[in-house]
Amino acid sequence: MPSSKSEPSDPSEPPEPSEPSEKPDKPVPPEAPELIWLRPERTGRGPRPAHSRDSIAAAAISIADAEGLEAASMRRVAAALGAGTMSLYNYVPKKEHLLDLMLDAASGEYRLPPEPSGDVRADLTALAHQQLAIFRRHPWLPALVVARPGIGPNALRYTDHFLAATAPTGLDGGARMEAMALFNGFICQFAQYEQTAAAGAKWQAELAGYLGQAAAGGEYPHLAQAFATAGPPADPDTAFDRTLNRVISAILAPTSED
Amino acid sequence: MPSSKSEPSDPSEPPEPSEPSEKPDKPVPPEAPELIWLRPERTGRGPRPAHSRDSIAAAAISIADAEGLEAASMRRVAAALGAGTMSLYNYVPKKEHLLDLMLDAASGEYRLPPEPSGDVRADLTALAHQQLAIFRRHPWLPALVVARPGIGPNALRYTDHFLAATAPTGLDGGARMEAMALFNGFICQFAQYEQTAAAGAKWQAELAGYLGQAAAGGEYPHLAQAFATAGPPADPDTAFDRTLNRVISAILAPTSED
DNA sequence: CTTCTCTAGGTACAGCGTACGTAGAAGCGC
DNA sequence: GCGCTTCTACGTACGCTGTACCTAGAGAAG
Repeated sequence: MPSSKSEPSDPSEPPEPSEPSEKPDKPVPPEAPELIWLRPERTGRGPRPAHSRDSIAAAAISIADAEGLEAASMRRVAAALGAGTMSLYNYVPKKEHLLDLMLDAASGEYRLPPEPSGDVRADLTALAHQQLAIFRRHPWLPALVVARPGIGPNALRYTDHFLAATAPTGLDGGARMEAMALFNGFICQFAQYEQTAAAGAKWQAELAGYLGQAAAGGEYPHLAQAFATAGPPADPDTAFDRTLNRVISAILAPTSED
Repeated sequence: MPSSKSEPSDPSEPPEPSEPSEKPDKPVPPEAPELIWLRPERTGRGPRPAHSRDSIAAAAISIADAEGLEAASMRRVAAALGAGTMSLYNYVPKKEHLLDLMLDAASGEYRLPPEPSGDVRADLTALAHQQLAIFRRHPWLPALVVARPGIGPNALRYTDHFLAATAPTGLDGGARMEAMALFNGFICQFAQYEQTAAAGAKWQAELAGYLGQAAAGGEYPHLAQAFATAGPPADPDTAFDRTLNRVISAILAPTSED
């Protein structure tokens, strides 16, 4: 989100008190890191927290799984934990960070082998299947994955595994990161398409009707022809594997300058 | 959005009054279509509407461009049009539909040739560059594209063009639609990555610090190595073209069974 | 003209994220 | 031990959101 919310151009951070003992009347929380993974979960001073990041993420995830991402509000999550709403803000300074926690907790569901097999295509195929399964389990996840970078211990473990698995390609680090983005983008897109497709027969029927009428209208001739040419709807897993193979081939292709 | 908001399982549509003159005390709006493109913009009875879908979309887009997608609230858009908040609901029965309007209006920015050139790679490259330019102009767009199917006259024109441009591949309609999803998914992912990268030096610095410390920790060895192996950050357009070439190759590859 | 349908818009409500302030518990320096 | 500091817990309140519902009134159809 680059321009979103128009953050007041960073209020020119307070001039960094070089001598913290200089004036004790400014308690100075000078730079609480924006990234939640940079804040320690526990500082060791006051009473021990009643909840952990894991349990918070788990509560939020179970709400989102059951009722959708927008049901996982601060109030709902806090209530699920048996805490007051504002207590949650001791753990999660902003809602955004709750999403980060959820994202990373879900990324913890991967079962990654300690070392890749050396067969890039096989490793990536297995990884993609796991990812799709996780996305199907948590329909709100793809939207988060495309929206946020996804840092955090578990996401880094995934990244590390992907980099290891693609090491035999001989691509440099940057190219393999780009390949990962492509790989992820495809899987997210597929999972989200699958969701809207499953969203309801009524909507689906309306869509078909609209497309049919649009196609029949004479505009969109190639769309009409594609509908005519298309075979049976094809089972989702088959379609997934078909395009996945293309994606992996694209990653494996030497430089594809053609 | 499959489970989100738990729509009350479709209230089993009222039994379709076969004789509309039978009982005039039920004015019966029996099935207002959910899809906004299925509703006529103008029915021709009462006073003429003061606004058009185009002007509404334009107002919303200019707000979203300037202040982010979440600034384009019903109130803000209505105010920008000089209308009362609730008047907007005569044009756009739900906020969701406003997003559809914005999405399609933005899709109207493509300048598509009447016929593709026949050179698939060239046509797709040109299309991708246009798409990236549009995404850069409207930072909120990629999120909408991945989230919603994107039907609507202009989006269909895009789809039709893509299908026409990929006709020489010999792929059937379904496969070309999947190819389009892959193509779109990559471009959206790239545009969104680019945005978070541009989001601010502070955040970027924190991220680098965190990644560095994570890499140095000894976990994530491949990540650390990738950072070491990676060359200079590489200009975004170059990176885009590099992966775009891979994507196009994946689409062009005969069946990529390997 | 009457009638019906459409538009415009105000009011109101539930729910959201969260700023702020208070009360009390737990660790540290003396 | 004491007190200081820092943490946690949580209630209240504000401004914002989407939108259900209602009242007027404009204009086409009969």
